[in-house]
Amino acid sequence: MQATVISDKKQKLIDSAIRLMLRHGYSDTSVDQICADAGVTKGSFFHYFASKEQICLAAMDEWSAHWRDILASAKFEELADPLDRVHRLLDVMEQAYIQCGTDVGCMVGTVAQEMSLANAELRKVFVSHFQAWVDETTKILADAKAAYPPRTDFDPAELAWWLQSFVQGTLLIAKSRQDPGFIRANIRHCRAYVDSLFGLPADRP
Amino acid sequence: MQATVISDKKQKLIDSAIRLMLRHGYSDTSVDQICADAGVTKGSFFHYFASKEQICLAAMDEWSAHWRDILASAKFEELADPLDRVHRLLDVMEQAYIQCGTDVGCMVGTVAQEMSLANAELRKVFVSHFQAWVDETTKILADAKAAYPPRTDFDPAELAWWLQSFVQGTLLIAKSRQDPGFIRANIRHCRAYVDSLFGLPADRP
Amino acid sequence: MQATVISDKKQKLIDSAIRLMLRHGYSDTSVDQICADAGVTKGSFFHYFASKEQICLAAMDEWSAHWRDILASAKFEELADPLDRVHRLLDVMEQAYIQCGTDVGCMVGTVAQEMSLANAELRKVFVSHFQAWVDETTKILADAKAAYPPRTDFDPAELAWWLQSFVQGTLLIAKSRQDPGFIRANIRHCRAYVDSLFGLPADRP
Amino acid sequence: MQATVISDKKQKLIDSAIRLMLRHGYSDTSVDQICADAGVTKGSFFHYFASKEQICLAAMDEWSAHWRDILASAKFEELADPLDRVHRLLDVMEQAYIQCGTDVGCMVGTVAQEMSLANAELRKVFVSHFQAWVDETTKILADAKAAYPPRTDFDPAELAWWLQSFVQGTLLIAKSRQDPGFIRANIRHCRAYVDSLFGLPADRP
DNA sequence: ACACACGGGACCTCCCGTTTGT
DNA sequence: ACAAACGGGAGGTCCCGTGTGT
Repeated sequence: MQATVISDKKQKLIDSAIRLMLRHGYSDTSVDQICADAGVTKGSFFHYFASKEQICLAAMDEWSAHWRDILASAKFEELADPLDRVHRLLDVMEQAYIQCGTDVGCMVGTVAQEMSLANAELRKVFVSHFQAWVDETTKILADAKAAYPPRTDFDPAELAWWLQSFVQGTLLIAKSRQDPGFIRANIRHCRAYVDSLFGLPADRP
Repeated sequence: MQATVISDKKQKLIDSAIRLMLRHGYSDTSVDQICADAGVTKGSFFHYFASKEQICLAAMDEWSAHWRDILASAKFEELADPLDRVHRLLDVMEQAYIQCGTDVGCMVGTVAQEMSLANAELRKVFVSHFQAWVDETTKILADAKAAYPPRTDFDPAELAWWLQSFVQGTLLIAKSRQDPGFIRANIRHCRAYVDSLFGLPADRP
Repeated sequence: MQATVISDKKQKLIDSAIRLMLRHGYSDTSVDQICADAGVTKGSFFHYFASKEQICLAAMDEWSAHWRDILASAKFEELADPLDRVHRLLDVMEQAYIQCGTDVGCMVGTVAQEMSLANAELRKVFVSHFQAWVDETTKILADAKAAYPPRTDFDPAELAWWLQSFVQGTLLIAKSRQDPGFIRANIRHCRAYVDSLFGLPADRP
Repeated sequence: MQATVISDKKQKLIDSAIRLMLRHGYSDTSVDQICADAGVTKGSFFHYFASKEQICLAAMDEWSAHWRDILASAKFEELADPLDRVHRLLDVMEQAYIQCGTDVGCMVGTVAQEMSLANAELRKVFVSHFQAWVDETTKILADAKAAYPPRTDFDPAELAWWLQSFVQGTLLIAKSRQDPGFIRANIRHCRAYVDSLFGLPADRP
């Protein structure tokens, strides 16, 4: 089918945009680089995307969808205990980031760092992507809170944003430190904090 | 005196570089912009800095020195209780970031996000700047741990890195969300976690 | 046809590069000058050539091809006597250089003078261009040697390199002296030397 | 003495200019490079020389003086036979160029190649430097011609220009070929030609 | 005699996007 | 759908030369 062939090119462009912008950010990724990486000519690029900004938006959508899939495949609903879901979330993040190896990072966060103050329109998009992840997380945390009255009260959404911040910061530092052990240690602390909110000892397995 | 005039220009260039790179990152900040912002010609720029990379390094040094001063002026040593020092650290961070208003961010973190995977030499510099902050924080945490045997054991350096990650992530998200309350809430959670390590209730005033 | 239009631009750029680098060398020829001379925008320049070095390489190829054509149109094969071919070679050179008028010179030699010690990669290319001319000349000299046992033995390749040196030096001095008679006199001496190798009197018509 | 210290700096600048322009030509040698190579600040440079062109002129004077000294120290006058003086001239050239090793070249010729068609004033200076060498050589050749009526008549000045051309060309090609043996072979051919003019067999030792 | 801040501009590179053609 | 020629302009580099002061 031709349609498949076509979207192949578009898909390759998006994949390349994700890979390159994840590594080098928005400004330092050129359309030419994306085309070269995707093995596609510039003519095709501008057929599919009106501008670099447009492919960036598409790439972020793809990136978010990818993470939505990861969370979906975590099958939280098969866990009866809501608190287990919280831990599985952290498990999933940990596994995913460790797998990234040297190319660890969040594409949305990387671009947001550069462009938030330069482009108000993009800024809103970044926030909406963050919000999507936060909403997902908020649900899980709210369920846990409902099931296990916390030792200390907390706002699930606020805690979710806190977790997102922590994720972004961990990825940022991980990019520089290039030490996988660091990610694991960081997540361990987060897990400990969440447990502490529910009155659990921090060394819970 | 001429010497003052001279260093004025260099200083202005560095200040502009910090302000602009903090906002827009490394690639999206042009030498022309820095010069225009500093009110200096490009010819003068090249007299002081051999390249954009060089002024970036100088700007990061300045930035780190600025934060070293902020920590120095926190006068931790006048607090007898080591745990109070931990909280004053968080107080200082909170105040500083709230003051930033819309221009919140960490210059080193912003540049590190883009350049860590593109320039190995710079990467080491980023890490060294992070490390400087982490070392300072580690000392404070280690003192607190020595004075108050924690309910849960922790490695002070590891926790300091965790805090640095949290700071970077918070600033990144804050750039996009542009909601000062978010920073306060985030720090509150961090404070709660540190307290929990020492067995204190999270709602400690 | 568009293809013709397209290669026109590339061709014009190469022609301008040859003309300008022949006159002013590599460093003193700017891409802007080449573009202006060719009536082409700099954007187009970069479409065809990745760098000034690349157009220089293309220009040298063109230059060598041009001289290969000149030698080919000399129709040496229609001369039965190999020694006549040697003289026709000198005739051809003489005519060509006299025709140049004030713009006399060898583009490869001119660039080689500046860049041989600065760029090892280019150096090899210069040598290969010289070698091509030398190979052609060597064949002619070897044929003559085979037909007319020389009074003094000589290595045809060595003599060809000697001739090439002489050509380059003559063009260099001619650039400064701006005296066409000088070229003719110089070639006369060369002719006399070659003849002397074959035991002919130097004043042979 | 202070005056000595001063001229030290000027001398170092000239020496560096010679070395650098010999290698890379005029345009590709920057004033900054000359200063760095000489270990002198740019302030000093412009104290001694009004422009890059001026130091180039001074450097060429120095270069010519250097060669005048080499010829002077050849002590041609102690040779009774004028033809021996011709051969000593070639001996001296050969030794000098072989000694240069990888940095072989003529500073005047190198700069002349780039600048002859760009700067008419400089062009005249180049010619005058060439002329000085040619005059010296012409005298030697004229003496030989007077002593040994040549088998073939020749104009000493014309032959001297021919020799200068040959020298420049040899140095140019030598820069690219980087093969010392080539210089020796080239000079051997020249020697053979001169001998042939006087009716000597080419294989004269 | 010398040092150095400083200026203005030119250089090469190359980027993003349009136009043209198939 | 795709390819490629093409344009305008900006980005980083850095060069030559001037000025001021010591």
